[in-house]
Amino acid sequence: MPRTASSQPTEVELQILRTLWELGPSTVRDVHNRITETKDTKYSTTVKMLSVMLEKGLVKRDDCVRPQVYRTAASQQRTQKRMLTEMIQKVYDGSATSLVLQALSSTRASKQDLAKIRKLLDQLGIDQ
Amino acid sequence: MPRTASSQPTEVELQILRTLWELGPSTVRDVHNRITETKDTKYSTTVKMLSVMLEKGLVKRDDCVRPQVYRTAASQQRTQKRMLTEMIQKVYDGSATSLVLQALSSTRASKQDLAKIRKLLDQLGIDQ
DNA sequence: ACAGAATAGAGAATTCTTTCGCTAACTATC
DNA sequence: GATAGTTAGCGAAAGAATTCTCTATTCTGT
Repeated sequence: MPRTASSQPTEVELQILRTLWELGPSTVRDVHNRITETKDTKYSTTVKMLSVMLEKGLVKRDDCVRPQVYRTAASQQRTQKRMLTEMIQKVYDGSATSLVLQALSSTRASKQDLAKIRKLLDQLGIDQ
Repeated sequence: MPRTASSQPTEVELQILRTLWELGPSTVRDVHNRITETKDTKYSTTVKMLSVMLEKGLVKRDDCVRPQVYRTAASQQRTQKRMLTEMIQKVYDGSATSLVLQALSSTRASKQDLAKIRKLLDQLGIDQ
């Protein structure tokens, strides 16, 4: 039975994606070493998760090299954006603005960050 | 075995929380009617989910009235914020700003919304 | 080429989530 | 107070996600 990528990556899948974002294309060993910094799990579990993710199309694998090298199938940006969109739908009832307001008020953003946001805001204001 | 609230509400739990946010304190029947607008499920499933959520502390129940009335244990704001914080940690590596920038650039916010955000931005800028 | 180590994979066990069937308890109405 | 209808709850089944054990394959150093 072919596995299909459900809407969102699961908990462990996300942890692995994050690792790949951080390390770039990596061997199972690389990923596993990173994972076991925060939790205790067997090497073969990491192998299995990666193979499940491969089936789902979340990652790709280069079999030409040994050991095999895994990389994310979609960019970090693209995946983040998809997850964000789903959160906006499911948690904020489709209102990105509510999410932004809450995110802003619950964080201590630096002057630089605030400036960046203002700049984007200006751009958005123009072509409307 | 006492059930414990894992970090995030699950898919169905969130759906029920959303219903309670929308309807306010409700009977199982109310919740179930709302749920079955979008998916087909038995009444007893809704009962069960609510009882699981009660065990986890996600909802509270008023037994003094018949039928019993359920309501969320934490406010919508509080729950949203907790979920948002976790997303910022797990998906944006702790950078609320990245999340805000992506949310803004992927949405078509109205002039009013942009103004609201600008206003909050100004406030944040001041007391820093 | 061989032994020991690392890597890869398959399948089952485990845990968590979601669903349901069945029964008990309660409510209203006649 | 019998009865039909609704509500509440339990325990098991079904479905997903995650983990492991065990085996096969590949690599490395001698």
